[in-house]
Amino acid sequence: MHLYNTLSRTKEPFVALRPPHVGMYVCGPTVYGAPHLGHARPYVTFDVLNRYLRYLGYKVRYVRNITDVGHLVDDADEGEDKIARRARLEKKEPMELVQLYTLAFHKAMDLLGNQPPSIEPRASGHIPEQIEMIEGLIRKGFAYESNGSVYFDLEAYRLKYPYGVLSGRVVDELVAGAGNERRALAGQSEKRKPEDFALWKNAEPEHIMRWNSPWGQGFPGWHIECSAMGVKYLDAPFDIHGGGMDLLFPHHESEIAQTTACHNCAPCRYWVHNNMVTINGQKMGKSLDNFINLDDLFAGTHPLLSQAYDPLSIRFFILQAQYRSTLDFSDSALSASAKGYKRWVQGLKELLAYNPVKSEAHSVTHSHKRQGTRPGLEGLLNSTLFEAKAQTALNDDLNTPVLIALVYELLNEFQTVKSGKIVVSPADWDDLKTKVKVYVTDILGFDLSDEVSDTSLSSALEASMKLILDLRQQAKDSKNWAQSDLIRDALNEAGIKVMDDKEGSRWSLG
RNA sequence: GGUCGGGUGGCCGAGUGGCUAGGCAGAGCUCUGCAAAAGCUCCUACAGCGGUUCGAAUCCGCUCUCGACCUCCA
Repeated sequence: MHLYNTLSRTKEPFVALRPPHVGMYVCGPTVYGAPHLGHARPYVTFDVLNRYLRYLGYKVRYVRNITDVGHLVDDADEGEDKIARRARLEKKEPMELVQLYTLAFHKAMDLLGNQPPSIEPRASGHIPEQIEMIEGLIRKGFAYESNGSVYFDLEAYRLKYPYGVLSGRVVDELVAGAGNERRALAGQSEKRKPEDFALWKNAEPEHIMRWNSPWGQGFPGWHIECSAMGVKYLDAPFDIHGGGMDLLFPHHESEIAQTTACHNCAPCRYWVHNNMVTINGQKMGKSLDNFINLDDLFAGTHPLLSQAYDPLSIRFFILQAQYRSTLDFSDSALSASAKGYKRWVQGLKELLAYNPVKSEAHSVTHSHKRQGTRPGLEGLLNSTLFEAKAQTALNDDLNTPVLIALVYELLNEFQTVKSGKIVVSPADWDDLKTKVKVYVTDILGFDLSDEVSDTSLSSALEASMKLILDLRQQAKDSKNWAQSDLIRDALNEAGIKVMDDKEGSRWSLG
């Protein structure tokens, strides 16, 4: 498998450092607000990567943090903690807020079809580890205390290690900061150099979230949690570090500096970054008034949306683009994709439900021109070929859109089977079904089981629907169209669609 | 201003030197009491201008243009 490594800016063959184990760390959400569209893309992406690595036989430890402390807000807030700020506004305990949004996040992730990570460490639960790491950095001369805060000494670091390799940043230019006005950061006067970043922040008296430390009461800086927790659970260097492209600088650059300075080795081997989502071509941002929460997306309660979107159709939409391209969300793009998704899933369900007729010996092959060609199906219906192509797609930097397109093509070829033009043997068909299920459900994470999960309810519904449709059929047989249309319309209003075809009537929910 | 990444058919979105991805929309057709669904067929594009090459969406140069980041962010 090849993965694009931001560090080298090329696709590199993936080689695990300690096979069969793979350590993957992905920057998790800051739980100070409702989960939004920006959360959907990275976590769907890395969920598929996690699933695929497992499929390839790796034992993956997937660590994704919950940030519930310490992110500084901008100068207007004088270094006040984001979570503390929201807590005051909503008059809740900070941890109450954290709990609320953590649960909302988990629920959204579940709806999107994401498997939970192996470990989901909280920053607030790892204060001692962070303090320990900061102490180590001070001991080694890469950090200094100032006025109850601790800052990373970038100058000292740069004397020994290169800085800015990941993001392509040059420190002197950062400081010069040509062009736009630079934001005045809190505590700038305490720093030796403006480019130094906070490892620990002294808490003002009104700051709610605070912990004891060797430097007085305070809270950890933004970047240190990922370094401390990543090393704790995965050991540096681990295999993969993922996150959104927006985290490249300064967050990941700082992580590299911290871990390298502390442990004298890079945090990880591969840096994998997903690109951003845009809304109607524009960056999504709270200030731009185009922020879409996942709840609103799933319920259709957002002014920019014309309808509710099935969470898995959002997953489909996300996976229809390669993770390194920007992905533009618009109502029209979503509804186009949702339609395609519906057909895709329906076709797959039919494929999985299809049972080839057991027939004579020659059923396996069809129209092989030459004698001696190996038996088997042509095209994607041949499970070996399907798998080879599917794997090629994913091996190429997780090219999920190509895999999805491949399945569409397979469904197209399935038509020739349905129509009887090609006869398949039950054994071949079982092979194909197994492979398709692996790629579509195990790896891509879609659900091809039937919607109604409650079995007693399901069978009751099944039976009553059969009765109703039988009655309607009787009406149809006696050409009582008024009666049959009445039944269909009434069912339609109840949310049940009825479709007639040659074999009779079919129905589906929604 | 700096760094990085893009511009592909009506829309979304793959594709890194030759072999028309795929989806949605649109058109025609099949099926059909009507409808819906499904299926079949059609729609052959790569920002512009140069260059390299037998051959360029793909490589090189320039121009135009969009976006991300530059200490809140997924």
